[in-house]
Parts: sequence; C-alpha cells; structure tokens
Amino acid sequence: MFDTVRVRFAPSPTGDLHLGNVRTALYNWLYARHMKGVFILRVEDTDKVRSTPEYCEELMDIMTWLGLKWDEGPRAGGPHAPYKQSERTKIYENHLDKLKAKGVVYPCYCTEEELELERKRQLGRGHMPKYGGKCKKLTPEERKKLDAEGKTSVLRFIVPSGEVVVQDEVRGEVVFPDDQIGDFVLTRSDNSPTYNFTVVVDDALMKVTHVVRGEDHLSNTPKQILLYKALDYEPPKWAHLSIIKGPDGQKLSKRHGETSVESYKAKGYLPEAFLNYLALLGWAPKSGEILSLDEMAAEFDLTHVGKSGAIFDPVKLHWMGSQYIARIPLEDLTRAILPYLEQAQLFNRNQARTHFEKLKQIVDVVRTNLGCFSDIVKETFYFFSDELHFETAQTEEMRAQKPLLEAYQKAFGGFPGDFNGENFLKIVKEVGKQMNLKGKALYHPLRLAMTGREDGPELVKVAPLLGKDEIVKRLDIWVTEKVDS
RNA sequence: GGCCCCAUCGUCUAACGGUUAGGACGGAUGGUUCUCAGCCAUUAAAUCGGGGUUCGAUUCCCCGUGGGGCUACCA
Repeated sequence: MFDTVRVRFAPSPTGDLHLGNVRTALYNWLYARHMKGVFILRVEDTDKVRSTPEYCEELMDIMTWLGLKWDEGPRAGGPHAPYKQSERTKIYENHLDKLKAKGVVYPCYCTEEELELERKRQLGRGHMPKYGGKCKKLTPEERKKLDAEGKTSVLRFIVPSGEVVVQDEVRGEVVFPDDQIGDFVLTRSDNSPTYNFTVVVDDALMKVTHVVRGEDHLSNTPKQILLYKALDYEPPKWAHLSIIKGPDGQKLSKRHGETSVESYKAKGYLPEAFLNYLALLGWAPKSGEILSLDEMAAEFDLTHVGKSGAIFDPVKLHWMGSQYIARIPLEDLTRAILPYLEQAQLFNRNQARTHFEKLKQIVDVVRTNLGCFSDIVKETFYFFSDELHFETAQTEEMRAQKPLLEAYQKAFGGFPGDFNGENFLKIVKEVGKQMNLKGKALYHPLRLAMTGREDGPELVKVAPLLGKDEIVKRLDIWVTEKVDS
C-alpha cells in the first residue's frame, strides 16, 4: 500500500531538450524528492530514424547541468536496467508473445495508402479516424497466403469495447467514450515496437507508480490502460501536465525562438534560475516565488498543479535570472562572465589576469541589469570598445549639442591628472553652470558620447572606469565632427 | 470534422461557497538634494457570456463562446 513513489522522465533523443520537457522532468523530480521516492530517467529511442546517440548524451549532460539527478537510468544504472528502450527489444518481444498467447493481437497487411484512404473517408463522414479492423477478419489461410506473397504486416492490438476512464491526479476523472479507439499498432512492419507498447511494458516493469507527463499524452492514456489490463499489470496513477505555450498561445515551438534548454544554457542562465522560473509555470509555491530546488521539493504537490496552459514569458525569466545573479559574490560573477566577454572578443584571459580588479568594478556597476551572463556583452560593450553606433536622431542631437560637448571636452581635458567620481561630478556641475543646463539636457548628450547608449549605470560610476583620456577622446569625435552620418 | 482538455489583471498565478478578488513579472507615477538603468514607494489593471443550484457563487452543474491538445507503422 505504501510503496515508494517511483516516477520517470522519458524523453526521446530526437533533438535538443525542449522547455516543456524540462518542466515535466522538473515536476517529476520534485515529486520524487517530495515523496522521498525514486526518479528514473528512461530514454525512449524506439524511433530509429530520428533518435541519435549524440542527442542522448547531450540530453543527459543537460539534465546533469540542470541539477536534476536521476536515481536510476543510463549512467546511473539501477535494478531495472537497461534504461534505453533500444536495448530492451528482447523484453518487448516477450511481452508480445504474452499478448499473442492471449489472442489479443493480429497482423495487419493494410498499406499506408489504404489506411490514408480510410482515414479520409471517415473524416469526410464526420467521424474520428480509427482503424476499422479489416485485417482482424482475415482467416489463418488468408494470412498465410499474404505472408507467402511477401506482404509486410504490422501487429495490431484488439481494443476491447467499453469506455475507458482515466483517473488523473491533476485533471480528475477523464472519460473516453466507447468506440473511439481503433485497434492500434504494437509493432511496425520491421518488427520494432511502438511507443504505446513500450511505455506500458517499461513503466510496468520499472514499477513506475506515477506517470507525470505532458497533456499531449492524455489521449494515449486509454490505449495504455487497455494494454496494462491485457498484460495483467496494475496501471499507475496518471498526471497530465498542461502544455507550455508560446506568446501567440500556441504550443511552444521553434518558430517562437529559443525553445531548447541548450540555448538558455548558452546564454548563461543559471540552471537554478531557469528551473525556478519553469516551476512557476503551473505551480504556485506558498512561500514566495524565489526558491531553491530543495525548497521547491519540500512543498511540491501534484494536486496543486494548475490545469491551464501557461505562456512562456522570457521577460519574467530574465527577471528571475537577475535575482539569482544578484546573489553571486562579485568575484565569482566576474569569473563567470569572462568567457562571454572573451567570446565577444571584448576582453580576454590575459587582460583579465592583469586587470581583474578593474573588470570586477565594471561588472559591479552593471550587475543588476544582468538576467544571464551573456547580457554582460551588451551591458559593458562601451567599456571595451569605442566603436559606438549612433542612430540618426542621436547623431542630430549630438550635433545640436556641439557647444556643450566642446565645453565638456575642454573641462575634462583640462583636469589635471586622472579623476574619480567626485571630480567628475564637479566638472559636470561646472559645465552645467557655464552652459546654463541641468538635468537630462546636461547628462544625456554626455552619456551618448561616452557610452553610445540611452541607458546604463550612473555616469558617475562609469566615468572613472572609462578614464579621463578615453572620455576626452570620445568627445573629440563630436567636437571635430569626424563622424559619418 | 471527431474526441479530449482548459478558461481570474497584458503575462504567471492565489483565493479548496462568504475576501475591499491577493501576490509576482511587465506598465504608469513619484523619490533617490540634476540623467537613463537599478533601487525604494505608490498606483492602474481580472473572475469569457448565458442559464441554473444556493441565503450567498471566481469557486458546484448545464449550455454557448474562445483557446489548446490529440487524431501515425512519432514519441
């Protein structure tokens, strides 16, 4: 009765790990941790055409990076190994024999064209397409004859009549009416088993107690329940998670931009922040929105998972990222962003060795604007490069402000020695008095000239880091009009 | 088309029949003895429509509408 909870995440290695899958993995992981149960990773690579070993390795690397450790699975091993479906063919064959012995399967010789035609006809009549069972009626002699002719066949499962009820932990009772399910395929013409068959066998054998997966599998569930019964296994509990949608409300896909975890990893999002944000898509912790994996696990509960599909919001993810970055000690943060500056060819390791303190100060000044490490590039570009780009409107503004910029240049240029923030402020104030300007009118042109940006940290902090000479140099461009418009 | 799921601020969500419908992101406004960003404060912003059930519905039921998923020898 009080068996340990066993859940699994069962992705197909057919591409980069998708955002939606990660949330599914996370919820499984959280539930396992919360229940002090077991989290299994199983690789569903029965689609020989699309699955690759590379994706499989990548998938496990990414799971590891995320910090979602699996208790059983490839690399980890476990009592129900192997955990890759491609290595379990013998097991599926045995189970197929069991079904054959029970007489609940039959070979189907229908061609793809025939099936397509049937489907179209049913659609035209306003019915749900399902296999009509033509080959079920074949006599043993007819089958023998077709086999002899070299006709390929698939194996179909005889779906018993009667409605199927799915007891879903997040959705409640979902009833699938009678006669909706056609006899479905268990093994393809090359004898390889299909998804609906392998999941059931594996989940049953691996003693999975709760199947937590995406809502897109809900309509598969009745078929699987039927298979559990045919194989004399006890079905697990089900929990179907709503789908994560793109900004247009449709299922999140490539055309929405970044949908793979890899891309967020590459951008330099912290896995903790990323998972924290994802966790909030369909679940609301009581103790506030920012919490660690352990804290999440402590309160996670399947029955409090929302039913409606959530739209993925990169803006809030960015905010979440910034919350986590804010907690990183400056020294560590500086080391973390270095590879991104290097990649952008703004700063390299050698420079960092001699100018680490300075780099730290630059990072400190912009750190609150970072949602991910790669943001460092756009936030600090102007510290490392004077190749600033200006919009037409900005160029015009600068031209109009030439007298002001000239005054700045003279004031900064005339300042003896290097300066600090305090001196900078004094100079700006003086120029302001001299030109009779203040506020935005006084600062904005200077900001543009110094940084090429409309926004950024306080100029008082930027100035000493840029250095007096550099500021004078950047002002000079405008004073002498060496600008191409 | 059929089957299934879903429906609270723009977005993520809370409120397990009784609340001034709460929080977060984003927005707006103000403050930070002159800039934008940041930070702090304040603020606007929602129960899809129609019927029931009930003393009372965001909450339960039905219908409609809208959105989504599935409809494979993919998972």
